[in-house]
Amino acid sequence: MSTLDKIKQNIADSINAALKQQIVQSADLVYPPKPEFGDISLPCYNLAKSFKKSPVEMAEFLVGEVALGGTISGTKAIGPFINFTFNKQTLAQGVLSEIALAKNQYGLNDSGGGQKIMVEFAHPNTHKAFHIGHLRNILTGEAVSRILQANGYKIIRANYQGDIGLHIAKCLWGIGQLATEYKEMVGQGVKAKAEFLGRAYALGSKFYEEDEQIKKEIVELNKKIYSQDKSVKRLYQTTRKWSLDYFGGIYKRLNTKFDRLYFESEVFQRGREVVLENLEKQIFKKSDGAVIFEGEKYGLHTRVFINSEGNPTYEAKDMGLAKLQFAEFNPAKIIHLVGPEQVEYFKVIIKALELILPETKGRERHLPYGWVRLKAGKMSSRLGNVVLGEWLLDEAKTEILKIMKGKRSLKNKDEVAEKIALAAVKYSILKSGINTDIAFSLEESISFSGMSGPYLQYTCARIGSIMKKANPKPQTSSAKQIPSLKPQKITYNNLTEPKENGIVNKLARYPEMVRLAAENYDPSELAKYLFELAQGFNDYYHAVPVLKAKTEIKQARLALIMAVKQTLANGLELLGIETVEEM
RNA sequence: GCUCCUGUAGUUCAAUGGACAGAACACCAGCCUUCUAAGCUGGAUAUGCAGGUCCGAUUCCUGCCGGGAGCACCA
Repeated sequence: MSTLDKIKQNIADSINAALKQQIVQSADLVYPPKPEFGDISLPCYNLAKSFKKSPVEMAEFLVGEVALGGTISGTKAIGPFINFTFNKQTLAQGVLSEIALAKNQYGLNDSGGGQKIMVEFAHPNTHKAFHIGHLRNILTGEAVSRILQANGYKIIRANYQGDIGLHIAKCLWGIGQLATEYKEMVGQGVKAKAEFLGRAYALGSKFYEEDEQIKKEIVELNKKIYSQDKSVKRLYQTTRKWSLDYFGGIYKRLNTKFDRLYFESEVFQRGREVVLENLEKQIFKKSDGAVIFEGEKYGLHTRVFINSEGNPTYEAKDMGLAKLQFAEFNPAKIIHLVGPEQVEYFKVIIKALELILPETKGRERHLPYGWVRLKAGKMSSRLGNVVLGEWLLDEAKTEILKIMKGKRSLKNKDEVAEKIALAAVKYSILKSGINTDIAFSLEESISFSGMSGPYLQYTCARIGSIMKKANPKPQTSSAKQIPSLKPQKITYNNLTEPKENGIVNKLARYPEMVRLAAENYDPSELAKYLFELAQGFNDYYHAVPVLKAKTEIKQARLALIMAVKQTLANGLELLGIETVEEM
């Protein structure tokens, strides 16, 4: 239990004691909109009903009944709310020593109890462009994984990549048209190869839609790919590797590692078999030469699982995938991070899966994440009109190097610029609600001011700078850990500034934010929280000197700002963002 | 046509049915002999429209208007 949890429990207990019944839960307590109101409040609407009073009367009544002392230093009724003021010293003592002792473990909890959750994300298709939509998927998937991990779940990171299907045929057909260029590509780097594949795909796609004859050719080619025909096998394998090598580089740059890479090519056969086996059991049925699942029976819609060519569609492949995933890992839950356009699709396949493999019931979940749209026009890898994921990272880095030119000189400039660039892009994406569409703008994605990744890094760097200049220097047990002072040596009643109380309150809420982010499968809550914490510190920084204060006060303030740095670093870690010591 | 999602300052985004709807960007005016000015302070503007439920609605319900997506052999 965190310090704040304990205090909230105390308050709930005090209220229940005053009312002589167990009626208020600590979860009923809310945070007041203004610090003058108090530190935590209880809305009295529901209580009022039970006690047949008006909410305002109820709040006033409670003020007279609840005993002060311990963690509560004051109560105050404002309208229908009863507001509690914490004993500042108790809170500061509790929170700051908790952080100093827990260090990078601060905020973690064990509510997951070691349950296995597979988070399936990224899933780019080979032979197609890697655009900012994929970037959002990976950043979100990685953050969700880290957040769940912080809540005591054991995470299996899976990535399901489409390396078979019509899009490959389109690309390979396109390569046939660009034969000369293809030969030149062989000696080129992974990036150039990936770009070339993107172009070939767009070309094939265009002709597929515009020319009936070519459409037929591509369909034929697709059959050959499925049957591993000698005429295409080599080209297929070579280009598939180009894509995968390229993706591998991006995962590394984004600091994501997968425990298991799944491929459509390894599940399509199994998927087809699973569907055919269940055809007899009447879960599926034949219709116009295809094998379909009639979703209407369950309030859903019909989908084709095996097409009239006999090839499994995405639906059947997903059956094969699920079977494999449960067989290999037997996770308590599988979360598929996939776009919102597939909400209805997933309802159908989860239902079908439930009938085929009853043990999967309630364990499959589609987690939709919002689109990244271009402000000007739509983005489509089909039309070759895309913002490439890596281009954005490079662009951000270039901009940062420009800014750094006029600033302090750093030895490891390039390394720092890369970290800041990643922070800018990651934060700008993660701060939006997981299911909110993002209207992409270059300026905002690489924003270095305001609610941004670099702002948070800057805050940490500032604190680090104060710590370096502090005398005596705070102790650190290992190079990796953020230094801290021995909590028992600090007198916390030296923290009397209102801004300090605000920061302590904020710090106390961090464990709650970690919990909330996991419950909602949404990193944006945490991203917002970290910004507010940083904002609180920067305000404080300008108003209250740390190093110029008298020794005892200085110690307390140092303890406070180190706790801020630690908490920011912990939270950023969960978002997959690294801090920097200097910038 | 049917189904799902969505509509909040100029822009991009917030707000478990609760206190005065919050930030950021942009714009204007200030702040570096003082711990990193990638910072801080001050300043204007918003819930698409019409009803309903509720002590209370941005949030829930209905209708209308606008935007997006899905709806049999793509992924």
